[in-house]
Amino acid sequence: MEEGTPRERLLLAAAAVFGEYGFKAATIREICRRADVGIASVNYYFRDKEGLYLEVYRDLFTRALALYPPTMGLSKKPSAEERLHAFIRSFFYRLTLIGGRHSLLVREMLDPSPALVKLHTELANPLQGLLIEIVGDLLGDGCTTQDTFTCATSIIGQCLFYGPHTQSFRTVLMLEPHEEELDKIAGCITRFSLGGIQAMREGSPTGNFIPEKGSDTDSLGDGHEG
Amino acid sequence: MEEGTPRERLLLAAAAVFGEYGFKAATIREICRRADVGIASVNYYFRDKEGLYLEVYRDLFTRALALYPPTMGLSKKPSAEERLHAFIRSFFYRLTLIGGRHSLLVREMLDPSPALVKLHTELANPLQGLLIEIVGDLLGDGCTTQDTFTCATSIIGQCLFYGPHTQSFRTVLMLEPHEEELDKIAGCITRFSLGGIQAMREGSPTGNFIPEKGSDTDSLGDGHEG
DNA sequence: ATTTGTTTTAATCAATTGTTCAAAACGTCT
DNA sequence: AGACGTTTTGAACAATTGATTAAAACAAAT
Repeated sequence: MEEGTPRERLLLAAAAVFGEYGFKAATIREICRRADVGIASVNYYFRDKEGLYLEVYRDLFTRALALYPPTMGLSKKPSAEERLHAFIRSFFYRLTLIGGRHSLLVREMLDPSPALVKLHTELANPLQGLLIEIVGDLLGDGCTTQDTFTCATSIIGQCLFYGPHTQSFRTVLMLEPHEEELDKIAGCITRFSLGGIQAMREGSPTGNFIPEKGSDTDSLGDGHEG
Repeated sequence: MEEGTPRERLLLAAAAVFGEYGFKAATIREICRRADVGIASVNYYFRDKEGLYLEVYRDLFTRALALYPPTMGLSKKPSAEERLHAFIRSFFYRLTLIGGRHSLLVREMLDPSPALVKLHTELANPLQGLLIEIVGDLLGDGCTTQDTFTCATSIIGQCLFYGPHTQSFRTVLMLEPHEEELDKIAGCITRFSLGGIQAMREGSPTGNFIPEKGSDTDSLGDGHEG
């Protein structure tokens, strides 16, 4: 941890320490020790601990978005199914590969601080809009905005909490998931979601995000993505 | 928070505070304030903060197990499929309904402390043995113990991290999941797992817990549970 | 009522926390 | 070299933490 400007080193070290200990339990002294800077640097660059935290979050978010944009591996004239797959896959990559062993994002989901909820909403708004658009295309015209939001929420939920899944797999089984494993999971989520959308299109107006047990609507077709 | 013995009130308040703030960020002053007892009571009943933490965990674990045993809603001569369903459903109930808004179990998964890992292993050992037995019955005789453990791990993983899923659903959407919703999710996991076991029985010896994308082995049969 | 043992508390201690501040180190001009 | 603005630091401060201790409150038995 000796490369880059002090500011960059602070952001890097803070991402690691915040991810490991959480916001409250992480200490400025530990962060500054890892970044090899004086304690007062946090105040100079980021005003206080929360300022550093917010900037770390924004930094991780934007870097992850630049690395894995929602158009990841997408052709020029992609179908709605392909766009959904790319959205899920890129989202999944961002969630699992960024943030070190313990993801800052995942941790923040468990006890979000008000200031960060505001920042996250602001950052994630364009992404949510994109997903709403994709789901709307898949659902067709004869559906309510409520259905659209339900589907979108279900998709985001799946991605979000397959993240901690693999995270703890790493911890418990000491297993580092490779890209191909992430792709497999992303594929599963995509198929599942396409089936869910299909069911929502045909099915009852309940808005449940888990398909019925006895029904056959969850046997997802294979030829959707052509 | 004024009923029961001081010890019981402490356990109850501590479960809430630990669940909300995590071990490090939670303060014994806040716990004692909520339990309406003096600060020194923690030392008297549980020696120190970690002793209280361990006892809270043991208390929640055993109470949840008594409320939702792995034989939940099981007939006298259940099939292996039914036993798996009951195991998953009870496990899922324990994970989601115990622990207040923020589950202590879930939080502990993200950064486990050494002492609690030991306690949890000790408590969960019988459950793991039961699951291994069920999965062994479903896989049949011609399979390795490695396959058995892979399947069991996959099942536990699914249950564990559908938990945080619904947890954050509660937080984000301010939605309290009803029992029927939990049952739906548990049913999905059961079907998914039965299909995974079936695939593991027939398929390649890779041990991957996510089925291939292009294959048809994941179209789960409907008549398994008879 | 007095004694005895347990339960419960408020006051206190040492350690650690985030934050602040004045000074030192640094680079860049004249 | 000297002056000036920026960067960076270690020391100090007030607040909070977990833990300890001695005493108070309580219950039960003689």
